[in-house]
Amino acid sequence: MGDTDLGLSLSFPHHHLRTTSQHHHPLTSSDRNYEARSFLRGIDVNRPPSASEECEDDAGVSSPNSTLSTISGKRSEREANAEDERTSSRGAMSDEDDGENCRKKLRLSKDQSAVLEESFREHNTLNPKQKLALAKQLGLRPRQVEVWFQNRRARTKLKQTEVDCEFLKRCCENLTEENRRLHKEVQQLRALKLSPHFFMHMSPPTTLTMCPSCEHVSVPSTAAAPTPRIVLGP
DNA sequence: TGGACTCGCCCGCTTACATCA
DNA sequence: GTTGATGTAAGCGGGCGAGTC
Repeated sequence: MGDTDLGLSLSFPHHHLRTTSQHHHPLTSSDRNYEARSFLRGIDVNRPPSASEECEDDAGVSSPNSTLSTISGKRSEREANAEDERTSSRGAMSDEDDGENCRKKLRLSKDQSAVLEESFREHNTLNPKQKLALAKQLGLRPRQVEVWFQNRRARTKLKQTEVDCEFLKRCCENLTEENRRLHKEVQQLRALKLSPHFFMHMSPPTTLTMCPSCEHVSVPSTAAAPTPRIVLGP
């Protein structure tokens, strides 16, 4: 893990805080700290979302009447999500999470993963309906299902890249070997050419002729077929 | 009809955390 | 118990297509 960017990214997204505070909640410094902590601490991926969360996550985000619509769409979506997260996080501050730790219980359960895997095998992208259904089935937020599919696609692509890379590596090795073999063959032919027995073992001149100047071997000019050439290059 | 804007989705990169050797 | 490697959930920025005005 690189530590070089730590100055830019602490344990919570600054952009969310900055933009949301600008556009929605003019928070004091301590307010922002509280928001930042609760934003991370309260998230429990295994906590089944409330019905309102399920709706808000997808449908509520892009309300055309929202003041967020004045911002870029992408940003408004994320900020709304973040706001949603913070709001629900505060509400979800349970006893077990009531500590200084944040982002606990990050892992999905085996059952959840299995269902997601099965769904991914059927189709590696989800339409909104499928996403909502899957989220409801698994007791996750739609955003979590979406993220899981994104990460899963990325893993698949990475694996495929590794496989392709291995294949190309083997191709390269084979070509190198073939190249070495051909070079060796050329050397043998050159040595044969220089030997006095070379012309004695040649076929009669009626089938093949070699131009003494350009070292091309060709069939007689009367033949209709294209002239095969053996070039003994440098 | 073309351009500006918004929205939703995706991808690539990155970080934080969990788990394991 | 500590540590480094690895896996993975999630955040962020940016690109792109579709819809709307």
